[in-house]
Amino acid sequence: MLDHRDRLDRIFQALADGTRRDMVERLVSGPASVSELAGSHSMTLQAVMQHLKVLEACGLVRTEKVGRVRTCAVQPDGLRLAEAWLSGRRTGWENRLDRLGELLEPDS
Amino acid sequence: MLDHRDRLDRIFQALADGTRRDMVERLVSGPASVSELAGSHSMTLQAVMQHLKVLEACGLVRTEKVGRVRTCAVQPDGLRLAEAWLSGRRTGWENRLDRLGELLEPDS
DNA sequence: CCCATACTCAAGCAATCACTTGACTGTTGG
DNA sequence: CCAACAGTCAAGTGATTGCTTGAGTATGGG
Repeated sequence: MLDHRDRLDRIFQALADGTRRDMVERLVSGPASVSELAGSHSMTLQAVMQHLKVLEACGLVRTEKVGRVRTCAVQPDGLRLAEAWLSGRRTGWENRLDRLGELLEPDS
Repeated sequence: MLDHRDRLDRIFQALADGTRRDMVERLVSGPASVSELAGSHSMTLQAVMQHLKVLEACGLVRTEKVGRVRTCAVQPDGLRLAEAWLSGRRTGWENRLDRLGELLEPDS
């Protein structure tokens, strides 16, 4: 199974590519087929499929094939997971700054 | 210079590695030297330095050398940038769900 | 002055990445 | 039925990653 750490690895890795970010950007505004996703990018359909596979493997996107068309949609919990990690670090940082502030100005 | 898109690429790429996430995790609780950062990880100092270089290149971490010790600290705007992208997508998704909800239940 | 400390530079290596080309499979409108 | 359409499998390639080993270069306490 995919533990939390490994999942974060894959999610951030997936988001580290502009093409893939474009794809999730497109998908937040509604589902799309593979060809639709490929349309906006100047690369082969196969390349787009490979990006899609990365997005699906880390759970950022869910896809389902009906007939001959595969429909893709965002699965938002992946985004939330990454966001949670970041906001956790940020608040850690802010708390530390607060403690420093109290040290410098103990009468607050 | 590093445009916004490229910066995001690098930041997410940097965060896509557990070792590097551990390093920023350590650094949010306060500055540390390279050796201190290396201490907790079972890899060579050189490897840690290379991770540090990645973190510095994307602006997640700032370092400064005084005497023979290089001190590292988090630079929080990088974290904020990544968090902003994620929350932007998430709210995009949520707004879409809201619109769908209104369609299904127009009297709300 | 000298040796341990704290990095730093460079090269090399196996694995992974982001593509490509080419050949194929299943689906569907006419 | 059959052609165009939507997607898939496989293999190859050049670049990048995450390490390693080995050999430096400053600094600074005693």
